[in-house]
Amino acid sequence: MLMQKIVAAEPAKRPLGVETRSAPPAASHTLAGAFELMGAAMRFEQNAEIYGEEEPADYFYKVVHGAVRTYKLLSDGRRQISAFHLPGDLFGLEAGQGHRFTAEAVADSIILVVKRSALIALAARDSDLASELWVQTAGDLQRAQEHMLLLGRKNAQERVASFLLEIAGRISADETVDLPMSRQDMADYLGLTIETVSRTMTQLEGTAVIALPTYRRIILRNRAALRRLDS
Amino acid sequence: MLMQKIVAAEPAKRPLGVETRSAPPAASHTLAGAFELMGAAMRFEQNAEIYGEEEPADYFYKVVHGAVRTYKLLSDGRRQISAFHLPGDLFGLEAGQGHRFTAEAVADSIILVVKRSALIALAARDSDLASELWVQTAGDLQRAQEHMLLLGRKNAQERVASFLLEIAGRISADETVDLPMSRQDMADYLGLTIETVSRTMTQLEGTAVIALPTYRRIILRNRAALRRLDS
DNA sequence: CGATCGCTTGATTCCGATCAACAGGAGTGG
DNA sequence: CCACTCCTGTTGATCGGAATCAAGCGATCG
Repeated sequence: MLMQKIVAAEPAKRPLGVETRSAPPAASHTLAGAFELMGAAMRFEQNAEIYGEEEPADYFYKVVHGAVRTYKLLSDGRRQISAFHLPGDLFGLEAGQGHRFTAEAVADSIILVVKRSALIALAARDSDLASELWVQTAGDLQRAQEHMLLLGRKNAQERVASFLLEIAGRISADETVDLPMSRQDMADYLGLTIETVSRTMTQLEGTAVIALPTYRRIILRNRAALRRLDS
Repeated sequence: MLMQKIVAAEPAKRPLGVETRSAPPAASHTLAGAFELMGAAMRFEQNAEIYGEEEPADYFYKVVHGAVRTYKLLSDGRRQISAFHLPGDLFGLEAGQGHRFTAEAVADSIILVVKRSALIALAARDSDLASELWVQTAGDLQRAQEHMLLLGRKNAQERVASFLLEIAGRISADETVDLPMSRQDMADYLGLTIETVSRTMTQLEGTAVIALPTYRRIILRNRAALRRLDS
């Protein structure tokens, strides 16, 4: 299932000077190095599935360009996005045999893929790498706990404010944020409906906390106000 | 801060034959072994703080007896419990320098405590141990993602049903569950109020899905119905 | 026996969901 | 280039589920 997709996706033409080899090199001592040396760059177009729930977890992934959402579904289609993965982020770091959620490209994306077995074998011989793998996973857990607080206890305004501050901190140097994801993605990440997200954004625009030149571009006019809402 | 508490708590009298030493032994190859050999058993009474947010994360913890809640607070007191830790569970496995949430004993508890630095040093020399540490953390992340789905997208009935099935799977062999935690703890774990939890339980009792001999004892009369609600 | 604490039950409110209509931007084809 | 459609997002009206406010209950403990 996954292999089909990998074969189907066309390999990226080394967009960032990425080497694509199959044999593991001498220990690289870092995850970044391991991805550089052992990773295959792959291109996924917007909304393409990278892996699905219940598929064997044979690879680890690193975003080079674009953005990825990982989510879970209920049987009736309700969706909860657990995280967005942006350039530099790793995802798919699962210990079990199979993936427990789905990963899709939010926008056209380039992803580095490494064989799980190869990386784990390398980590068994290189404690620095093993440590880094753990630190990464522990960081994901940290963010998940923060997000549980948002989903369980914050109101709509607080959720949107938290989101804007989080995303700005990750993708923007200044006050301008170009969102890679749709309102529906935002809603499914924040545990709200698209209408509530939209209304809340309009409201924040009305109080001059943000500006919305286009619906994908947000300017943070008043970070202090956002931080106050963030609780 | 943490040391004060550790000093304040009286050491448990080796309730499960636990050895309490300070020097690391020869590599044990398993986390369980490391806790057995290097861990100090400590007793915490109900509602005692094990560590607080922002405290240095100098120890890892394993529940021997009792139950622990880890949670985060908003400035106005709203609380989100991210996990309950039951006998056999590890917690406090954080990669950063400080704890990002608070851990408290839900009931009188006995906890094994090991020096973070000692365990990490051991893991650096023992790849089996390092791997186990990662697998544990990845498992916690898995559970956190499942919980995000609950908090973001399930209704009150579904949340309570999920909780009952989860807790029964962890602490009960048969259909009888003795809850270690209060309704308030359940509510703060499920992102609900205490009143909604109570009403939902009463409702499940009314439809003969569960029975409530006492408010801490629950009998699952109809697991299939619960699973249906769990979506 | 009275007080306290944790839980349940009832009445009402309110925030976000739902249902519905509309707007505007992007892409397509004539 | 414009007309058309589609898609995504916004706005409005109403509804409903859980929160809030409030009272009562029952077990435990002094």
